[in-house]
Amino acid sequence: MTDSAVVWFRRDLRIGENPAWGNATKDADSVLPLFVVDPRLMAAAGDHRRNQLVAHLAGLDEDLQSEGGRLHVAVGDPVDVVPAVSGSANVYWNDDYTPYARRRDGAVAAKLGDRVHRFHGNVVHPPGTLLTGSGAPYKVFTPFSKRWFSEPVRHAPEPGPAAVSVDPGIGVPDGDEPLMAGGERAALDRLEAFAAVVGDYPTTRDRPDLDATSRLSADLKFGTLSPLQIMDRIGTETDGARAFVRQLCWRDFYAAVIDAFPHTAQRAMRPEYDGIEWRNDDDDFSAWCAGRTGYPIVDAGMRQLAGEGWVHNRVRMIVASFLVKDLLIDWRWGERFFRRWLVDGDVAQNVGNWQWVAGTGVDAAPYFRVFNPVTQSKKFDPSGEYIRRWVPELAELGNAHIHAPWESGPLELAAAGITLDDTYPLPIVDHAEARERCLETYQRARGRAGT
DNA sequence: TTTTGAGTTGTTCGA
DNA sequence: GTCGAACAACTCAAA
Repeated sequence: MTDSAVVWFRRDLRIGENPAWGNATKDADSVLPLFVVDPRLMAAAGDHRRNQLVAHLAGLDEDLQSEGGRLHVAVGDPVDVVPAVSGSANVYWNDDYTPYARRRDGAVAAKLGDRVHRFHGNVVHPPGTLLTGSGAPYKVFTPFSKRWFSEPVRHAPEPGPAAVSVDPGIGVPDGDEPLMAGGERAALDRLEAFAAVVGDYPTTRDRPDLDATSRLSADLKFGTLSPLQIMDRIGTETDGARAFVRQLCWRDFYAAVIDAFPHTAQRAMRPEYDGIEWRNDDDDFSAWCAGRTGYPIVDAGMRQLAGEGWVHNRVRMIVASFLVKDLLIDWRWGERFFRRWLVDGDVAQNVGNWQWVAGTGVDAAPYFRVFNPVTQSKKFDPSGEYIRRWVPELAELGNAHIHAPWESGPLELAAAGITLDDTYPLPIVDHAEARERCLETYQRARGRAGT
């Protein structure tokens, strides 16, 4: 026990229930907590995520100070920085499973040799541990979930007595106000708040006008909470708890899928769907990005993305279906845009869910399932409150008209102070026509693959 | 090896 | 207004 260790924090910015931290502080006499600002990842992150990251780093640094140490922050390519900073120390980290992370970690591990100690701290059941009877990775969610719920879990050990280094490196960079308060304790507060209302989750989860979801996606992205901590707190006793924990299972499913099928980060799971003749119209894409499609629920969602970096899950599906199916724009364009701007932007989850909506992925939605943005809006934002919050120019329209302003009469529009095609856009596509166009396009791709 | 049952989140149409 | 069927066959996972 004269060893020193480095814990390389990446997306596990917490001390509690952290296998790399728990093991390093048990094994070694002294521990250097390291975070490497990777310019490649920072270049792909929008302001929302960058600010959230900085806030979480500051929170972690604060928690380490109460342990008598500091978070050592360095900048550069981790493949160079981690071996340089660690010297001859052992290096501990929790794995990530995207193609980029695996390449990077493989290169670092190759340089460090047997000084590397890798753990799994960001999923409940690590990729590769749940396999079908024939030893293959699952491609269907339901049988995966049955295994997932029945399999015992492994917790991280409690932290040991190692001394924590006080060298802060360059220190935590400055950032603007984050969407969520930074650090592990703030995340635990969010978990407590959600635990109090999880019983309502099955009935309220689809309502973007209510604040009924956990809002823990960014904590899972950055690891200020581990999924095990969440599962332990929420439990699986009630219907609401099970419905929510099932979402953690989806998260593990998509982590396992991108680990087993890394090509899905770039291409469709099913090769025939790489042959879809996307329209990829730049003007349509710009209108979608800017929240000016003329469909209020779509525009509200895209403006929430720009404003907060977070969007309600139901609305993510609606805007994604609209981009891919109504506008026939390549799901990768949407995936890239989401990944940049989402505070919880996570390659495995983002790719998995975009491929689900596009019908191109593992266990995806059938291609002929095309969300109707007006029907969805009426069903899940019944009073139009969510739309009014994010599309204020429509705020004066009544419930009967706010979901489809172009169907309103001139009197209602005038009374609400709206001039279509001026103060608010006309729909950039007719949904019924777009739906037909989508079905034909997908059928052509399938037909070509079959012959 | 073959068979069998099952498959996140919808929409539209016609009776 | 309500309800069931069609959408389209296909792949997966387990028995």
